[in-house]
Amino acid sequence: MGSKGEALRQRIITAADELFYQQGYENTSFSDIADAVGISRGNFYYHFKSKDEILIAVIDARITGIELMLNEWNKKFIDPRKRLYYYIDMPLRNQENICLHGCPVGSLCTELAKTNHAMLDDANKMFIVFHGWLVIQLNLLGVNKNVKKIAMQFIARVLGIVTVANAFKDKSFLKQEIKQLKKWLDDEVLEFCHQ
Amino acid sequence: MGSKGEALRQRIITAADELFYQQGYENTSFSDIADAVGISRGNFYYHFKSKDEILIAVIDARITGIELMLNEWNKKFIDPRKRLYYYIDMPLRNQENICLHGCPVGSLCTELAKTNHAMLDDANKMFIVFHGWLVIQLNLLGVNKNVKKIAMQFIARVLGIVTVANAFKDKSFLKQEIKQLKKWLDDEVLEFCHQ
DNA sequence: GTCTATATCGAGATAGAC
DNA sequence: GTCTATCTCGATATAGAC
Repeated sequence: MGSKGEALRQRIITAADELFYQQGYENTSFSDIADAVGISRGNFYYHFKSKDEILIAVIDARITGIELMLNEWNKKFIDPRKRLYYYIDMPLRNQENICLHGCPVGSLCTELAKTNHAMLDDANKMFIVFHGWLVIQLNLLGVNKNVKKIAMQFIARVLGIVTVANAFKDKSFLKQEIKQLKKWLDDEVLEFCHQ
Repeated sequence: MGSKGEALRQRIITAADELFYQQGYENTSFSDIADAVGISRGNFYYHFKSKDEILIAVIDARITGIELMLNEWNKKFIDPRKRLYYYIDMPLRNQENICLHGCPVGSLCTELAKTNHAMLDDANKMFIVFHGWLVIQLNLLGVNKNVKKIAMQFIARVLGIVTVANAFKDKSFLKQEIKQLKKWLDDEVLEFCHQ
């Protein structure tokens, strides 16, 4: 539990997080992570007993990362409508990575579902965190019918757009469809909220 | 080029196709395929020089399979609107597999994008085939503005729904959102087509 | 805590008998 | 054409020196 070991543990998680996103979980080896951090493969096992264990740590880090990010957004924007715009624009802000590697949450869930990995139930909690936050923003805007359903539609629509943009590596499609989604939010979801 | 060898080649492709869908491409070994077909690993290499080569064959088979399927649909339904309904309902007809393994096209593209595989450009042709067919149906229904764009939105929305349903293994979400999508088709896309 | 060395396994791929 | 036997490599994981 020394501070040096803890710091290294964090560096391993950060490197693994990035590599899992860029290359996928199964496709990323201990060597890849060890090289990225600059340690030996053997040292790795002092901090994590298995590859699954680092996946757990990465998912955990991502969840708290998302929670921190959403708290920042809450501080940055008082208007819930602007928060929702900022959510929708997220893929545009990360458009390079989105086109190269897809959705960090969705692509991991897709991989874990494919390999029948037990951690799928923890991975999709990342979606749940976004969902809970979306529900709150919609409630604040006076949307009180089908809020949970609408929040899931948000997530599904963004994910669909991002996944297609990734498959075709098409930045312009991403831009165009995110714009369309904003229109949907204004015209369909928040039709009766003119605050 | 003997008929027996050709038949076995087809059986290998069929088995690989199914396993790639269920387990993913990288996660499926030659042993898996050989076991499924009931041949030895060595025999495998008489028919395919490498694992990539069978991926090519599988994608090729899937594309012609999709084309055949869409031709069947064209024969089965004269009304293009009913064809579009049938397209939208596809995930419901395959709901068990969808929840277990996701979208056969989308999940493969996501994996190939992640591993930077050269075959991604061929895999997303599966989407293109669907897209071309959707454009034709929309044209037949008198939609003449943004047809290509709308057809891609179709694909992206279905893919988003399917990917979320797969991540949560949630059949009821799938049903509910497909229903919603049908409403979107009627109210937004075909609003002015009352044939 | 971090390292090197090594065990073990399963993968893709090849050689050659039949 | 199909098989068995084998090669090679890279992966996860362990043992033990420092």
